[in-house]
Amino acid sequence: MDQRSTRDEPLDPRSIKSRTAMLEAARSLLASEGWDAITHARVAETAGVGRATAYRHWPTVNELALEAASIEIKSVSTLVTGDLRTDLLAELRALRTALVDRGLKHLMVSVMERAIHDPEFRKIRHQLNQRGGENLRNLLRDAVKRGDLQSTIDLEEIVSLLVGPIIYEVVLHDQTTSDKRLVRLVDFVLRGCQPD
Amino acid sequence: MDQRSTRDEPLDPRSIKSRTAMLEAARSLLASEGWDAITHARVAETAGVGRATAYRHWPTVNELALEAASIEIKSVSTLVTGDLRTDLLAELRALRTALVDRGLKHLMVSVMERAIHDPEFRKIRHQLNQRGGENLRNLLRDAVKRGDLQSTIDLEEIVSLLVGPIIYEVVLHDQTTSDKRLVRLVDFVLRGCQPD
DNA sequence: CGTGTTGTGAGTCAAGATGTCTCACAAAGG
DNA sequence: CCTTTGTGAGACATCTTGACTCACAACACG
Repeated sequence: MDQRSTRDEPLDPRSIKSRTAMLEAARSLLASEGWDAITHARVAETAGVGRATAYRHWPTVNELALEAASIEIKSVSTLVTGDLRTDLLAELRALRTALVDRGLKHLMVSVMERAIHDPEFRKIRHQLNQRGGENLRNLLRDAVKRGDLQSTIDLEEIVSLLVGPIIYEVVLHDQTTSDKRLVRLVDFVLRGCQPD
Repeated sequence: MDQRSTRDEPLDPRSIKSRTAMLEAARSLLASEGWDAITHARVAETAGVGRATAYRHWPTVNELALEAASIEIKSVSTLVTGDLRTDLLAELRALRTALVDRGLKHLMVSVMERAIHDPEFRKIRHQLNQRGGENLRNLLRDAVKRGDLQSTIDLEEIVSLLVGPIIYEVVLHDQTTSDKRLVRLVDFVLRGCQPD
């Protein structure tokens, strides 16, 4: 999204090296132990750099935490067949995989918690929402254009109907949301969108 | 759920007084500033008690945090009319109100975050889920008995379809989920449950 | 009402965490 | 080659954490 060259310019290879090492360490710590593990000392130790170096790059822990949580989530572009049901299903599968298999669930919940009290983290949460539902929104918009979907229904609400239950089951119930469940979910929503 | 008299017996009024004062302080701090504010020092200071007293009641911060998060959520029993649509709507309104107006949203997200790494908090999360969806499950079960709802559909999935989107919108998008939206949600789900 | 018990507040204390600073050094770039 | 710059190691003052003591007042009980 943003190239890290507008404000600070860490063109020195040494700076880049220690910086990336610390960020990687911070993300690992965040995923495995949560926010409490994000301290200058722990991160520096884990990254194998000096403690003072961590302070140089991020004067406060919050700045460090913020940057550690700012992960560029690559929206795995599932191949679009044109059949809405198939494409939605593929997209939801990708979402589930990202949440469960990769640590996105942990990250999301962590960011959610910080977002309650920190406006900066609200921005990150917003980006996660935006990126996470991007493909889904595109699919639905194209389907409306094609006429496969009623245009009277707000797309954001359909996204909510599809994503909401998955988030709910994965995050609040530690369920994996089986493949059959995903199929039922998609069919249910598509059925509800059908004109009578 | 459990009467706090099985293990420890703080029958001394002084003990009860300082204990409740600290728990109230801890909950207030948790809601307003998050987990970082939950320390023996801050809680004791806020409650107006000595720092050592906090250590006496809860040797570790985690025990304190755990008890502070263990709120007995009173499921506001909405009056049941017998009409499924009306009753579901009332129930979802109550859920939304609890999440948004009262601090349940904050508490829930805080507990979710801790639950990732702490099994004790997973129990609390489970209780929140259980209690939060209790009325809803009862409504659906009765509707199936009455024949107002197809019995082939898993009730837990319907709960997920109803609650998921609300959680998603409230927690991840800071939306309030308008009343119209709730109506559309209920109608959508009921429509999807109709036999063809 | 008196008396022993018990939780408390204030304070002390050691150990550890936190943030700042200095300095020798080596990698970077001219 | 030589200056600049980020680094690691360490010193340092300060704050936090958890354990401890002790005088005191509220409590339970006779």
